[in-house]
Amino acid sequence: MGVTKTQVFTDKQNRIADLAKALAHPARVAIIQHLLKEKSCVCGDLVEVLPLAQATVSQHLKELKNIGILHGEINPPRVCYCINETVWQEAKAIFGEIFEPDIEVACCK
Amino acid sequence: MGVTKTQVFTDKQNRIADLAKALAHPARVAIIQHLLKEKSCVCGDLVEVLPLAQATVSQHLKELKNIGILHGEINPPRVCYCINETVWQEAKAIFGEIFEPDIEVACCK
DNA sequence: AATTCTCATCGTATATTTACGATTGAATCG
DNA sequence: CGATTCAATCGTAAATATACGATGAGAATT
Repeated sequence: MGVTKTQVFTDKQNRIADLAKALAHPARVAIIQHLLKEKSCVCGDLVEVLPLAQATVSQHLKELKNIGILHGEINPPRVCYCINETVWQEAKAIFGEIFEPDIEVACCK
Repeated sequence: MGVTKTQVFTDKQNRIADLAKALAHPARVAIIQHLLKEKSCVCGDLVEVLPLAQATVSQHLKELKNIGILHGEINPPRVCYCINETVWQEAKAIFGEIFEPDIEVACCK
């Protein structure tokens, strides 16, 4: 998408954007929902649940790992993905903060 | 970015993804933060605050309008952007729902 | 009527995303 | 060891996102 000018924004704004990106694709939403709900977090199970190719799922998992929301544990011959509780709480706090304030509707009057 | 296969996901998953996209760019985060904090919601003010060209800001505003988070009122010779309270509450509820449950750490043990 | 002001849109260059088949790597199983 | 299984990575095609200059549209001002 062209280069986002991350340098001109605050670290926090960039972090919010990154965390939001984790949820900015329905497949990643589905992955996260699955991990929150099911006990199983094996990659192969996700591939079965999602109507996407294995390579695609793996790519989404990689992205979620990069953002930090997930981490994977090798559990031969499988790989097990878990939600990173620390980052999850960070996201929870950040989004909570954004949506906290009551809206000033005192605009454009 | 290549075609997202929206058809194979639920409406809710797609809606979550769309709402997350609103926050998935630091410029849009900055816009929303500004509108939440400041009383001014005039487009021109946003252009001054953001270190981006006017055309770029307008593009981000358009995207936020498409998602529904903002709506603009023409107030000649200016245009005034406001947060759409209904959609904002929808987003608040949706993100609240996602982050609500305590995490099952009982994974990969 | 001409100028000015504000904002949207067009056109475009470039980078990134999404998706998938094919291949590779690592580890277990026969 | 050879075969199989699981998952990451490579390579690639196509769509989309980001950013900006330039232009256009609409209204108010001169």
